Amino acid sequence: MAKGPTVYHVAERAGVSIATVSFTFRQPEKVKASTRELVLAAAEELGYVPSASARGLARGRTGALGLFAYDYLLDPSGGPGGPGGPGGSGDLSQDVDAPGDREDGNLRLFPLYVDEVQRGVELECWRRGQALLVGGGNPANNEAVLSDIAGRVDGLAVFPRSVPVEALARIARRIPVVEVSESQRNRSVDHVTVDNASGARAITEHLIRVHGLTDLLFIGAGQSSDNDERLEAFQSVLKDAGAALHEPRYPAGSEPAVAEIVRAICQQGTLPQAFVCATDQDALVVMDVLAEAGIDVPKQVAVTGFDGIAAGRVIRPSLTTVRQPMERMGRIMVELLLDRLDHPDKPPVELRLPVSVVLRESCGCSPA
Amino acid sequence: MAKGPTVYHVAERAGVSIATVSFTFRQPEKVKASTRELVLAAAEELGYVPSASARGLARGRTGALGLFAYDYLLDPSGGPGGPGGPGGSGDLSQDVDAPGDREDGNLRLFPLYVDEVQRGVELECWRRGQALLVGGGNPANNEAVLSDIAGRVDGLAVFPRSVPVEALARIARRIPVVEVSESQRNRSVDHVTVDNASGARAITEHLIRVHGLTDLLFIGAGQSSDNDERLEAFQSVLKDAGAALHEPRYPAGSEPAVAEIVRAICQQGTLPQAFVCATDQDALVVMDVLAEAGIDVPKQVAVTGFDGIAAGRVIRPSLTTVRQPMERMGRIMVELLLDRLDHPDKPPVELRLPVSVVLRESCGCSPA
DNA sequence: GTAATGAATCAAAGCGCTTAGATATTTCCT
DNA sequence: AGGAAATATCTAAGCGCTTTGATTCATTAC
Repeated sequence: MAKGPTVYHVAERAGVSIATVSFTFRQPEKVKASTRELVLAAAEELGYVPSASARGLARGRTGALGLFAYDYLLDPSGGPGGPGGPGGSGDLSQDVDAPGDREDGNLRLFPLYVDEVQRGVELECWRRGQALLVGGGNPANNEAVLSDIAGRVDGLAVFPRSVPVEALARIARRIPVVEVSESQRNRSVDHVTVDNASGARAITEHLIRVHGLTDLLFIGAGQSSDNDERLEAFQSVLKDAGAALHEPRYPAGSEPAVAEIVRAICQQGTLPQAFVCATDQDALVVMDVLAEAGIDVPKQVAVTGFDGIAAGRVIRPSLTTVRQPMERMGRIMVELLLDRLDHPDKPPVELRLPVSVVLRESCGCSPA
Repeated sequence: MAKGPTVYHVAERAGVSIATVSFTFRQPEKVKASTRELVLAAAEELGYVPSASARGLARGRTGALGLFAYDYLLDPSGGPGGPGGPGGSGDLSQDVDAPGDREDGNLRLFPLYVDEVQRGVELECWRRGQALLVGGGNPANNEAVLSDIAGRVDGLAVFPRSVPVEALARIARRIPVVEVSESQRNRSVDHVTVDNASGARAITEHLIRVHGLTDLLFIGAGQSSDNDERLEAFQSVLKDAGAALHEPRYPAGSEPAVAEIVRAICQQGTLPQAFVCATDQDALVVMDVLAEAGIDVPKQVAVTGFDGIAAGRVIRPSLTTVRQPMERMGRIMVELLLDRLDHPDKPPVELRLPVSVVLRESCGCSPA
């Protein structure tokens, strides 16, 4: 395994200069066909694989993009707590896993929001022949990891709240960065977001107009600017709907607290007519708690989410929500990054994508 | 965005040599504390981010591992075809997505086998401070992509049947490679597999002994050596069980054909007592077809899978299966790769991990 | 036949970093 | 105080590739 062959070896073997070898791979049309054959043959025989490090150094570009995915397992926000009981646990169950392969609870049963966006990033990178580096934190050494990634790629995609602002700014000084949402936080980098306001407005109006509900409770504000925008739209709809409505209530519940909040409401018996949740994940938690409490959705209370993650389709009752074009967002991030590489001085972009309401069972729409 | 600062800039600013700058980052203990501060301050001010290309070139190691994930969307094998109808499609449904954000059918509703292994790889890489490059094919230019990745990393993890043997061999000449399963195919690289035989044996015996079934049909052979091993164990159990059993039937159905096979069986009315499937994905397809045909699982026929993917927990009836420690396998792949880097000449390893039977509803075990 | 033109190839200068080995500085003894 | 030993820093030689500008070779035109 003696340190693979290099251009020099190939060049020697083919009886040409290293420049010709390089050209053969990077600009084949500049090399006479016969020579090209020669070189390729030599390369093949030697098992030559060009070193990306050397290329990157010489060219000043690595040809890779980066994705910083913070580690959800270490994320305190808890999971969807979806359906699917623990499976058959009768006395026959040998459901004992090999040690060290824990179950993750229900957390990772379904791909989450970020997973779906990430998939878009992956697909687009592959389509464009870009390598993709996915980095994860490790909240501890986030900074170090981030800097490491930044040093390896031509551009970086980051998820909301996964990177401290200063760190982001630092990276952005060196390579293009595109962030999902949070457009207020750092105006110097590109952003891709969705039209939170329209989505929240549409779904809220649906509950009011179609289902005639008047006592709506917003769950899950305060976590991100996305959530805030959704809440704001929600409030404005309530206001517009006028006096007919009950006093709106919207606890700015942080995620871990969502279950607690709903549990408390159940106990007090002060159930609203609908829980309008800031995210699907919140909604799943809410539905879970309601199920625990023996409260029927949507008969006793409606629940809506926001995002359109897979779990919402599968869970029963299925979740009425606002779908974001997640994969598309990922693809666009890649596009923006690549674009920015060619036009470093264009002013920062903020793309807002449209969303669509998806009516399912949890609001009372579908044949339950 | 004038090409970020380099060691030279930092060195100048801090009034030291570039060597000292390098040491400050790579071997801080070799640098006097006061100097270190100086350098770090300079770096900070300048927004210095070390170039991984240069480092990789100088060190002969990139510090990244690679994962070659073939592109499932382009994979003809079809998806789980899980539960979860199309959602509320009443006349109110505005379920129209932004163009370009197709739904993928049910294909990606749940993380699949490879996803879960991949997650293990990711987690372990992050834990160990390794960067992870995920490459996708694009069946068209697989070779090119693969070679590109190979040039960027210190080691490569590949999934079964995603890379042609010759290509694999070529890569393996240059960097360590570890493959999931398929240990017969290329004996020169490391492998991690599970104990397919035990798993298949255990689940088959369960059906026979506990549920008293005698007419078992194996579905989904011939796709991989994993499947073959499972089939073999299945057959051997049938044989051992002796004369009491019906003639076993095991069409070597290729994946796309599974649905067809089962459909045909339903129409002919020649239902076995159980479908023993080579993979969970096969089993999901089978259950889907059975549901279509109005056949009750497990009352009329039992179904079992193999793998332990998430969908099997969520689907109704939940799927009895053999669980592989998928995340663990991913982690181990990373371990093997890193290990191999230090010991290039150790003989190839083949790790077989234990599996565990997970009894759920589809075999008739749980409270349906 | 030769000058002019274009095509194919090459020589050589980096790209930004790491790391021996050389050199300078400090510390510790006697 | 003087010198050996230990520390800290520096000098310089690459790592394997890309790419510019120079050189060589093959054509074409007169």
